[in-house]
Amino acid sequence: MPADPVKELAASLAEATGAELELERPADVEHGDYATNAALQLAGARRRAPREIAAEIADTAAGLEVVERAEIAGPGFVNLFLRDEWFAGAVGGILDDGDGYGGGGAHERTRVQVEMVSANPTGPLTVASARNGAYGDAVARLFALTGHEVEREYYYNDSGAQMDRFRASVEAVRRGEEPPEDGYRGAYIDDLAALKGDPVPLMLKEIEASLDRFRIHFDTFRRQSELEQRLPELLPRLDTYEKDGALWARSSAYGDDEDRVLLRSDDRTPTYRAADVAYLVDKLERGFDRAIYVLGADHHGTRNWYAAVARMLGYDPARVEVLLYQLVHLTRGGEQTKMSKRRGDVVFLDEFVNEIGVDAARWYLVNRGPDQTIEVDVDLAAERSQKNPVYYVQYAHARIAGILRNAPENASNKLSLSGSLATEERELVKRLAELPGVVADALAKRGPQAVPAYAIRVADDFHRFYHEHRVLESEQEVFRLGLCLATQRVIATCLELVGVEAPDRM
RNA sequence: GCGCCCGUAGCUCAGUGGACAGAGCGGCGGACUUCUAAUCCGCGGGUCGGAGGUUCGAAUCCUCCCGGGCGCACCA
Repeated sequence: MPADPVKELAASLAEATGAELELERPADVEHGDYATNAALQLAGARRRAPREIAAEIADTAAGLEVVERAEIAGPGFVNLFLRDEWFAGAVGGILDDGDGYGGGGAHERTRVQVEMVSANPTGPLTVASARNGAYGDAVARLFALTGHEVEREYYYNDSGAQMDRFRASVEAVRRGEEPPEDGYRGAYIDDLAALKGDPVPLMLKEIEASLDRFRIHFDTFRRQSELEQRLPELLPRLDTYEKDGALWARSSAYGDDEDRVLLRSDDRTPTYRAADVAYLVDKLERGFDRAIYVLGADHHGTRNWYAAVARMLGYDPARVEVLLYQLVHLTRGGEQTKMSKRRGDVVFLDEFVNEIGVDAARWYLVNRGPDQTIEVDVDLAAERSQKNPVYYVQYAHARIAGILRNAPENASNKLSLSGSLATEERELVKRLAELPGVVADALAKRGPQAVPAYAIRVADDFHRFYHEHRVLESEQEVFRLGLCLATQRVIATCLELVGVEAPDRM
């Protein structure tokens, strides 16, 4: 079972106290290395004074080998001060875990599918799609780290009105004409016109190349035209009715906001919503315990639709999950740029990456919570790239690599101590010990922004330690080398989760 | 009108029940003969949109109000 030094400490305390208890790092060092508010929470249920319960917890804690002393504070907090041996043990545990550190323990392994990006191939990917991918991929990576089996899928519409307009636009240019009024235009249309054949697969190939460069890799692709084949078999299984010549799904009776049209009144062709039905069945039949849709906030109106379809067909709606993220606003020198594929002034993912690089781009796009609209000044992001926090974190990784290049090769996870640990060392260890909690929390909330925020804190603590203490040829060399290795591992894991490289030199 | 999201330092944002609210950028002032100064240290900066309520304790939970964004297609 992967290490979680803090949880282990909490568990040994809970065992003796007979109550669940959580440890947190107090903001003030005067309040110890860790503190618990368990007494305050238990007081009500047990009808006892908080400080009385706190005294019992403190007594138990003081009896633990790794606890130097325990104090009762304020209304009933218990503050723990730990011995150096605990810190050495924590670092050893992290090193024992290797790449798996942060994954936490005892999870049921499930099969998860994350469907993301799924932009229709009518043009290059925009920055909005990039956020979809950066967010979805970060969530996928969190699932993977915690021991789940994850597959990434891209779904696209290869038929229908939009695709017709797209194809017609390219054809028009090939004939030397202007694209139709409601068509697509721009340099990329001209480029596609210069090539032969159906522009849809050509465009899709370009999109794949952009995503590959953006470090997002799909396991599978699904096409709408293919899925629609199954509709004759599936539609009769739904709760439907005829109205105004169209076929409607009675989805409002299954938790959706409204009913949806499945077959159009004019020609009885299937709508996108109908294809959704086939696609959902396709996903669930493939045996995923959880099917995750990553959608832009402009699609929030259909958030309840997918679970409604699952219910209608007798599947457990808990297997279906919709993740929403707010839009991205790009500015250039303060001027808003419009994000429409129809005009020439869009900002594409490739342009974005050209200007600020993959590392900064991915960092920027997961750095904010999904509910927060992102505002990126492209000029500023490119210009200030050296001051971007992503480089601050990468630099810590590179600095450690530098130390390790010069270090003797006597790696052992049993870290002996010579003399007492300094404040910077203890703070850094406690920071590293937070990773399993950060990861678990980020996954539970589907909020990967916690990872880069934490990575900054790790880099912060490391840089401070580095500034104050020498590693090589110091009294504490053995412990400090272990601490450096553990720090490097934690930073590498955080960057990996965000999709950013961890360089050995900068 | 209805629904979802947001409102925290000059700017961009972390922070969903705990002890004096945080970071980056921007401003000012310091620190390199050392394992990388892309670093470190210090200073200044906030009625957490507003008003009530729940709680021992609220930026965080509930209600109302104000402001901004996005939806409310037989487009996807």
